[in-house]
Amino acid sequence: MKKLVVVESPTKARTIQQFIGKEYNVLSSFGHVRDLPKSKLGVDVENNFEPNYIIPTKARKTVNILTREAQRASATILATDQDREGEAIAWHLAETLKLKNPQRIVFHEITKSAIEAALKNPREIDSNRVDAQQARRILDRLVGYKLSPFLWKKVARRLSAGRVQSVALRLVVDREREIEKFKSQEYWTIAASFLKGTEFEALLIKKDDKAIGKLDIKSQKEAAQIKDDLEGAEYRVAQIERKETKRNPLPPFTTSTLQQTAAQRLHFPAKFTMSIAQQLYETGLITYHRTDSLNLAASALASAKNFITKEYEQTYWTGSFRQFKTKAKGAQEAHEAIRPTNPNNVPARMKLNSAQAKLYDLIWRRFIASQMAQAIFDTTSVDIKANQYTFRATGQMLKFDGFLRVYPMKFEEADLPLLKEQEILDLKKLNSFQHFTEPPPRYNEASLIKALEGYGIGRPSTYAPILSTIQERNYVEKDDQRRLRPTEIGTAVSDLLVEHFTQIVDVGFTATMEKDLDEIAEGRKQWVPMIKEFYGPFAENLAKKEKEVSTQKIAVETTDKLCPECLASPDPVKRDNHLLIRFGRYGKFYACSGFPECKYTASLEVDNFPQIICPKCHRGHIVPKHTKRRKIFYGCNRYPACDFALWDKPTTKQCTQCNSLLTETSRKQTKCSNPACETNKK
DNA sequence: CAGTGAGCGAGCTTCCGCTTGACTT
Repeated sequence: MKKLVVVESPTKARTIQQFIGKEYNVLSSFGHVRDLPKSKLGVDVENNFEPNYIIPTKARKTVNILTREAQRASATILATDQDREGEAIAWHLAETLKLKNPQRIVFHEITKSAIEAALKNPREIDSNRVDAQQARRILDRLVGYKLSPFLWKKVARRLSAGRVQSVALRLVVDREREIEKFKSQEYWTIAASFLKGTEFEALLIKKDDKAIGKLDIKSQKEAAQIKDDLEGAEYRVAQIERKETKRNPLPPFTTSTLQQTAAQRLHFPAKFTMSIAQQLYETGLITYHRTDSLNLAASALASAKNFITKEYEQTYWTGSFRQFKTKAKGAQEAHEAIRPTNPNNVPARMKLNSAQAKLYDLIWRRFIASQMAQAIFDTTSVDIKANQYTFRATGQMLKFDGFLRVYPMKFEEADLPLLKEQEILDLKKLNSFQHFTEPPPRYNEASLIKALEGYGIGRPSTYAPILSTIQERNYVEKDDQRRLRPTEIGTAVSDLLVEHFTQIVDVGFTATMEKDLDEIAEGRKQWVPMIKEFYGPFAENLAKKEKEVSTQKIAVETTDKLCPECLASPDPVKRDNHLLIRFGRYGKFYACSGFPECKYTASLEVDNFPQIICPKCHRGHIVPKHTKRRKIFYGCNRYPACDFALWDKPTTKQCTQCNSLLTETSRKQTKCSNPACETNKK
């Protein structure tokens, strides 16, 4: 009889099977096998929050196989991840498979020796950790399944709220407000350029030995005054400082930093990065891709050393193995950092498609670089005095590339001529430059993930889905630079939550929860009182707000526009029907006051978009819209009455050949909107 | 290439965190 070993991922199961051979049957649970029901709350709030766990239909097949194999096995060993969720999966497996004496093991790296050692040291399931996970699950369910229906009642159907997504939304909305109220400030900088062999520049940094702040020179007048003060001045080298500066390589990737870097360097959305990483993981090229850990297996460090010293010179190796510490809040470190499984799998020699090759190249380089020597720069700083002012010129030259040879990063190189202290310099020109302070930028996927991770909100497996959720709900959309902008409905939902459920959308809420969960995991706290303490005031507040908050579904505005449909009606009463501005899931829209008899609707006018009469119905005009997949297109505002639509952006001009609308393609080329037009042939 | 609202009150929407499906072109 064989022993059954259960892990979470099928790829991991295959690898482990190879290590431990025929006495064992290694299978996968494919993640969680039980959960709260999707169709109802599934938590008995009257009865100590008793959860009602079910086996989702998707997990049924897996559970059947595992049950059968467990019965055939001499023992069942639960080898799921060592974190909170992994412990809970082990417990759910033990319950679902009705295991008599389940053995629980954990290992921190997938090597033969680590697994063999773990198999010799089985323990029992840690019920405190399981309780901590249950508390997390139940709290999230209570928040999500109580707040979402509140939004359906007060704002619009199918909306959602939750501990994680609502904070993500709030960050985007808050940032937009910051940008809106930002007042740009004017400031000036002054630079002197000198000629000595080559030309070099020095920036004004001090007046009377006091540092000049970024915004201290506020106007052209002040800049001109300084230039006047310096009229005919002597520029003398006061001080020269030369030193070596060193730059460390970055740590290997975690899920979050991989998503951020792939977004910055490859323009991959987080979801796409994860699907490519999944493929690389399944082909065995990289370690597990959902991780918050920076740990590197000893064997990986050794093979990186071998590779680096063989492929480059000895000096390119860091000299001693370099390990990194995780800074992320709430990291659970069930896995290693993301790295190539074998450094000798050099990216160029792998047979991969374009996206896989790009992502693998990034992961490989980042890991190899993490074990390489620091880069060394020769830096020079020269202070130049003129009257009461001090200028500074800085030079930086790369002396030794070190890790930059494998993982290039941006740096400025500027050479300074050889100068001596007390030397008098030839001023070539004194320039002043006008600048304006800029508002903080909108978040993009990468920076929002970074912010959430910083607050300890969300997990490696959920960063990409969070981004998808807030876009699918129509809460945020991407602007033309792929930056996140809140929609009207997103802003309304966020404002409502911030005003009435302040605690939930506070960025510190998750951190407080995690602290409680840690205490539960350590056995210093019970999970039921913790949930009770949260839910009591939450439910009370919710009941109060049900009465207090007025619905936003009612028309937000009346207009003096008459309904064009009713205007054509024979009934004179109907001809008086006006258009109202209503607020739905997709934002504001025009609707007839005669609803439901008249179902006329139209989109609102869009600011900064030219008035173009619809060429099909000649009554509506063209407005930008987007598909379910958030691709922008241009359609008649009277949709669904008129279904005219274009992919390309229409212009106010007409085609000289056929009089159809001229459009501008995404590559800024002019094109006729009539596909049959002569100008589109050839 | 895409859809909202009201009220009648069927049945349904919704959370976060684990993990990859493969009935069909």
